[in-house]
Amino acid sequence: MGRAPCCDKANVKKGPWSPEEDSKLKSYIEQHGTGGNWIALPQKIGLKRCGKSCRLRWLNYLRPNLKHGGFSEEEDNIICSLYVTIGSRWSVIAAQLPGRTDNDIKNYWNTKLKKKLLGKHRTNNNKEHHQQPRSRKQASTTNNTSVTGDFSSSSSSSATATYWSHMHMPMLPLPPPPPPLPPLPYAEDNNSNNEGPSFNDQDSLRKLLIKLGGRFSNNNFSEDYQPPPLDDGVIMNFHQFPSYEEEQIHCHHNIGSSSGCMNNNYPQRLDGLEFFYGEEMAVTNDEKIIETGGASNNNNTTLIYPPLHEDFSYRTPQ
DNA sequence: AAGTATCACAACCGCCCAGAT
DNA sequence: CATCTGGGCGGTTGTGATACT
Repeated sequence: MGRAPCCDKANVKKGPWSPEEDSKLKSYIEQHGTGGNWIALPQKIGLKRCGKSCRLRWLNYLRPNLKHGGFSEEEDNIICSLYVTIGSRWSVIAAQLPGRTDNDIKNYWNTKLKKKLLGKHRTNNNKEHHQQPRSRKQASTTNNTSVTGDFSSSSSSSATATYWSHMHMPMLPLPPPPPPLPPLPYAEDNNSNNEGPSFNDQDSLRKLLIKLGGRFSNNNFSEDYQPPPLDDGVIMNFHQFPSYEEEQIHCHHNIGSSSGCMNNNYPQRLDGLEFFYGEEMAVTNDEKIIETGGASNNNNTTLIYPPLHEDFSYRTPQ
């Protein structure tokens, strides 16, 4: 049989944490640690909380050296860079931003960065939508939504502004390089100059994805696949991502399964941001079409991947 | 000053995976 | 091998704060 139940759902407190609860939890963990068992923790402390709730409270709020709010432009850059690279893997992104939690970054993205992107897009699109109609969903919003941002006049040239200022270019240029960060915990490489992740550090990103396992280091990836050469300073060609319609065609299996169609999450699509991935794109020779499935998967799934820059390819580790 | 809309973020929900039984 | 839970994660919701009318 399995383990004992997690907690008595009927007798656990929900809602905001009181200072007393915070104090109890923090002091206990600082003295004794979690003991590797969050479920048993609240009982030891005398808290009427679910273990999961204690874990979240500790990780997102009580943990030492946490930063809240006040995201810098460099952090914006990193978040945007990683988001367009690996999607909404907030925990992975948070791991690259010391003192930040996945919840913080997720909230920041949802409340600010995403709106920045939408605002900039709509600004551009309002000027150009007669010339360059985009996806159906976007086209429907273009005529009915107001401009919520103005990056053309913004003095803070964040990564988002950088992206949007080039959104009609065939290739995405590099954003300004982020500042140095502590070395990646998984890095056993030559990253000795303590440089954090960036579009300049594709090898680290590749290793990061490999480290993530299954969802990114799929053995089905071709061992000898080599992305096409790209110009200096060019990282990704977002216009080579499949369109929404193509994704429906190629990714109609395993919807909702994190281990299924990776295209659902890599990079993650956002409602209202279809323009981000380009439109009316055909599968080009540069794209990697991967047939998955086999003994454990009767439904073959076709995955389409954009070409990646240099050694940031889909090769499995040596 | 009051009512309403929007923002920001803490917390919860539900799912997945790995591991225990 | 099947069942079940803990840990972890991403998505969503609830709510207080703030801005706006």
